[in-house]
Amino acid sequence: MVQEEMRRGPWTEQEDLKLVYFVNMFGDRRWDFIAKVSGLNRTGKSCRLRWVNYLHPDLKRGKLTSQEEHLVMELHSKWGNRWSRIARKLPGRTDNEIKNFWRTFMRKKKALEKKRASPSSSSGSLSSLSSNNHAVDADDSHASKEVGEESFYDTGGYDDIMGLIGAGEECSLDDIWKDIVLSEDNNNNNNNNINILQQPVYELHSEEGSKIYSPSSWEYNCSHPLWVMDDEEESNKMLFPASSDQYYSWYEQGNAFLTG
DNA sequence: AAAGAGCGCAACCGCATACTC
DNA sequence: GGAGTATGCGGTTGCGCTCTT
Repeated sequence: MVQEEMRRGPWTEQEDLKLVYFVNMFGDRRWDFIAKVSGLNRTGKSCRLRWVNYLHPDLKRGKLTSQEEHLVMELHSKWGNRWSRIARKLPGRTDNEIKNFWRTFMRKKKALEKKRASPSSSSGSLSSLSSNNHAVDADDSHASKEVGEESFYDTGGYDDIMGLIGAGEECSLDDIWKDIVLSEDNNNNNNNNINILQQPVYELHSEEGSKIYSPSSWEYNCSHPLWVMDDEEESNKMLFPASSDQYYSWYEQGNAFLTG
């Protein structure tokens, strides 16, 4: 039997709308079913991913806040690359988003360290970090990797941060962060970074129920409206995008599938 | 102004685990 | 309890936008 080729690549607005419609209709569980019934010609997996990472109404938009970034680093030092677990502690953020943030963070950290490592450079907390035999991009298990042969596995962050925190080193998580922020400040005098240097107070509850910490001034609101956008018009388009005719035809489509 | 490099992000892949029959 | 299927997770890739030279 010749199986029709599944659509791949970026989602169109129409596909998004359709998916949202059918998820609202059938719930966000039976992805293969939704994929079929919607006629999206995508795999259930792809539908789920799109929903979870982009269309879910509780998702926050935009960059991670400084509090969230601190939290990610703290949790990563505790749990390593358990992205979904970390994401659960950051309402409205996805594992994918956090993964991407961490990758970017490590990339910057590495670049900074490289810069510092050059003969002309002098002091800095990151240099002390590497001089402590905790190379950022080549922890013990990946030490054979060439510099520049970057792998996402080579986060190094876990060992470094754990080691430093555990050993009560002078170089704290904040120092690393400050280093990066300051270096960015040097490049572009961006005032947005000012608050990043202010350490938030956290108070959080772990999955096991024990208290870890969480941001005291957490701004997240679970009743956040769907797709908060700068552009109100754009937002409305997403909320009420299709004509009622369009919805009706999807409704028919779903019904037809169910009734055969 | 154009080309190349770097970066951010969305999406895919493969494997592991959970669920259903 | 085992097989088949669905879902979840972590790692990786590719594309488009922005920045730099």
